[in-house]
Amino acid sequence: MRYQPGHKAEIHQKIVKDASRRVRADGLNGAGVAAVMGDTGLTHGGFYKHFKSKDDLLVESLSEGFREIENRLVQAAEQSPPGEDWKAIVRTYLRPEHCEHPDHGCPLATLGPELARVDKRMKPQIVAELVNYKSRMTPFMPGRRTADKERAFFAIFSTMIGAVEIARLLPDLAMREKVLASARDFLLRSF
Amino acid sequence: MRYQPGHKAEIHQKIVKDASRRVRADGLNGAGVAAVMGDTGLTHGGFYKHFKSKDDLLVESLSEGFREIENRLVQAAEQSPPGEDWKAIVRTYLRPEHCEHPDHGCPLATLGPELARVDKRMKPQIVAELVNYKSRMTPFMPGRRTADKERAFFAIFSTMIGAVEIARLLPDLAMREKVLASARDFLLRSF
DNA sequence: TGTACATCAGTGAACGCGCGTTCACTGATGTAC
DNA sequence: TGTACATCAGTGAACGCGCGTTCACTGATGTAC
Repeated sequence: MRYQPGHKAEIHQKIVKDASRRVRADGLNGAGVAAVMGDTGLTHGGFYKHFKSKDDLLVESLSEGFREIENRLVQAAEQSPPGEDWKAIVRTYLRPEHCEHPDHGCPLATLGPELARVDKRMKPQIVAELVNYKSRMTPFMPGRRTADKERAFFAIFSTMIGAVEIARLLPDLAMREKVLASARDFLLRSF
Repeated sequence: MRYQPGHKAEIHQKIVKDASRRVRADGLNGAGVAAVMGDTGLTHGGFYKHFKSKDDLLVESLSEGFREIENRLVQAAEQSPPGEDWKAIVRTYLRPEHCEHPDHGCPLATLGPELARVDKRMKPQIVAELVNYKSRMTPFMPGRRTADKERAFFAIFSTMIGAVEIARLLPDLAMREKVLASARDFLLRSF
């Protein structure tokens, strides 16, 4: 069977999106080639027509995950009056829906420590994602000078990532929301 | 060869400590039975004389990791004047040495999201560790009422865990220390 | 005191399973003549 | 217009490897008689 021009690129993107969900839901080792291809409706054999290796897929799916959350946060910030933009980011990030759906959420909160342990080949690409994340968020951060905004980025995102992670450890929804609320209230009154 | 009475218990504890280091250094999937037994100076075959399963070892080694960091933080807090105790905890947790040595550090910062994905059998024991962590730290947290101290625990530990995780993603020591300093300064001036 | 047997932490080969990767093959469509 | 061949995304069996787990065996020491 011959396919439409552009078909291969579409399938490629679909695999990346499916992998991105699985990686965030189940971790770097949880997104097996066969499982991801199954999600896409294919069999594992065709995988290497699309990717040089599984690590290549991982890198692409991480990129996808970062872009998703960044876009959502940027959108929230841009819809807010200046000075309130960072608050919109905090409120969006610390929403219960974000906590309840890791597979569509921030890769840092879902994979943080695992990303620190990837092998040397992937590392630079991970670092690049983090740097990109920072530069997309920094403009909205509180503070006058760029250095202040950068420090605010680290402080605010540290708190948000940690809060979502801790919340996700808890089996009770009310407790999870309590953790998120503690972090949110803390951040909103501290800058 | 017959061994001294107490020998088996000693070896058991040594395996747990070695596994605790490896789990924190390499993740839940990084501490293989053969590797851990090798660390202890034994071969993999003898493992099941000490543990019912690898999951049992994981639970015990997580406990060990939590106890280590808790003890260190409690000690730091107790050596400080009241009202300054939580600051000692923050300074201790956010020290560069903690960031540079995950294998001796807080399991939450090293394994956070992975712990949220463990299977149902292990989950209650993870939750119990977190609850225990919280109750050992809460007395030192800022705030008048217990509820305030609890909220402070969540906010402060979220920030610290997230900061160590983000720092550990960065390849440059100076950048790592900058992230830790941002979180530390933020916390110390915010309560 | 000496002999036979029981104990039990530790050994190392082997098994089953999952996973990433390879490869010969399929089959519908496009192209050459 | 028709025939032969090339293309290439996708298939499914197979391979190698690592890992958790099992098991028959070892060998030094303790115990029974």
